[in-house]
Amino acid sequence: MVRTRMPLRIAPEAAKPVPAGATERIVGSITAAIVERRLMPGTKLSEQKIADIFEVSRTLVRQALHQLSRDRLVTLEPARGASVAVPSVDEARQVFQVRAMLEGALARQLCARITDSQIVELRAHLRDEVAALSRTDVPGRTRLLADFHVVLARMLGNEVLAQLLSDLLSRSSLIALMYQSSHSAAQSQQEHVLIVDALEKRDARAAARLMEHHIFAVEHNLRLDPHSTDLFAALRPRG
Amino acid sequence: MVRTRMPLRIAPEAAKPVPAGATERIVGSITAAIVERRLMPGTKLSEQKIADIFEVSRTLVRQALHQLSRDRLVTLEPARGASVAVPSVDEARQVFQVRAMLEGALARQLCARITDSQIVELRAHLRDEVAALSRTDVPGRTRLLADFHVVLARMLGNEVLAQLLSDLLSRSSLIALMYQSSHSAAQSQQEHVLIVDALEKRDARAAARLMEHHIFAVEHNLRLDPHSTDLFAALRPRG
DNA sequence: ATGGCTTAAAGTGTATACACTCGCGTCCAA
DNA sequence: TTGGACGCGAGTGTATACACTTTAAGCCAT
Repeated sequence: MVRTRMPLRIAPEAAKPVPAGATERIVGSITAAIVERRLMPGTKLSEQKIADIFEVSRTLVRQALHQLSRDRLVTLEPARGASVAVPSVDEARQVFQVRAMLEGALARQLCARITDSQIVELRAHLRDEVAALSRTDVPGRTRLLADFHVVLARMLGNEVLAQLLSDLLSRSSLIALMYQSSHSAAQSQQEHVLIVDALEKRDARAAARLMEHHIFAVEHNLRLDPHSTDLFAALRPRG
Repeated sequence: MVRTRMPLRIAPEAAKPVPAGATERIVGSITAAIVERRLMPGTKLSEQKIADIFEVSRTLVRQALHQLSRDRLVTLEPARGASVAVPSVDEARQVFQVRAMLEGALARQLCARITDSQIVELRAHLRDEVAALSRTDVPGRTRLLADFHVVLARMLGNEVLAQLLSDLLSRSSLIALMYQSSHSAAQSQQEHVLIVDALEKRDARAAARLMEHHIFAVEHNLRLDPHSTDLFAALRPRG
């Protein structure tokens, strides 16, 4: 691609959320595409094609793909290139186990320090979830249901935890779409309500228990039995 | 650097532990250098200098530095390059809080499923720790004391957890050396013994409590009071 | 027809070249 | 002497070039 360089803005950042690094933009776009089910697991991600789409060189695309591989959203095979990750059943179980451990503790700790205004904020979030459900806005509801967990982490004032959880939730989304969760979004939303109720009552034990149940409910509604898995792995087409 | 290409082995991998990716080798070396205190926080990491040292191009060095920045071991400032991370006090507290949450749950779960042979394995690890202590082998003992926690994660059979914990431990090492922990290695080792004792008795409550206390003990022995911190940040020389 | 060898096309891995920014020293003017 | 503008050097950001590997198609021999 031979094109004259853009004026390269010196002006302060525009209103856009991510005008910053070009690499970040690519990472964000691909992440969104995966989580919103526009890129199925196993899909090959050719560097040149992506470079053409974003109108950048392969260099930036490579950087983006490497970052994504650290998030385990894409798999990098030496000399074979990148493809959307195909999480194994074991990995799925492990991710949910870690989430249960982390978020159970999160719920417990949060009871001790959550403020009334934060409860109000959570109620607002729950309303947004319901709205997205009624609009059958699939990408939006997926994002909101995941954000609920990140919001809780932020309320602990722990950015490290929020970041960690954010990564785990991306992986969870990928797993959920791979193994066709039968756990309806509506059920998730109702479980979120119960969790907030417990938080409001500052009932640490109940909050932790509900959170762990919520996560296990999602996990147990995945089709993680060996049979379907083997079929999927065996028959998965390369393209 | 202009040098003729090496024959580029086609033969199977040699005995070396990491002949794989050249990038991985650089990441590993820099990580080790940071954790073993040969690179102090704030040290500038010039791409060209590193490239010369490893005899590769800047391309690979850049990849390595990007990976390291995701582990939060190095900081990347736009157009300013990379430097060894200088974790803030807040970040330090958050890392230890997350570790307490994660490892408390880990200890609890482990009590339910740990086998006798795993206990034996842990005892062996404890012996190695003692040996490193008596030899005053600083890098070795640092690594072993951290590995203890990763070994526990592996015993749960959860590679995701082990990986997460491994990252957090690297960051902990950096924090510990920055804020000059007065928590002696010997004390850590003794606390490890207590934890294994509790695991052997399958006393989940005690194991979790001891683990959380162990982590908080390390944290509280850091010089995290605002005074010394401000001084450090303010006076930190650039070189 | 089929299996294996040859070879071309496509794509990844690494290095290098070029464009741009930042920091610092220098020089001039007040 | 001091403040500021200029310019140079060092170093990062991105693109492109080249080397190597894989994949797959084509061809020949069986």
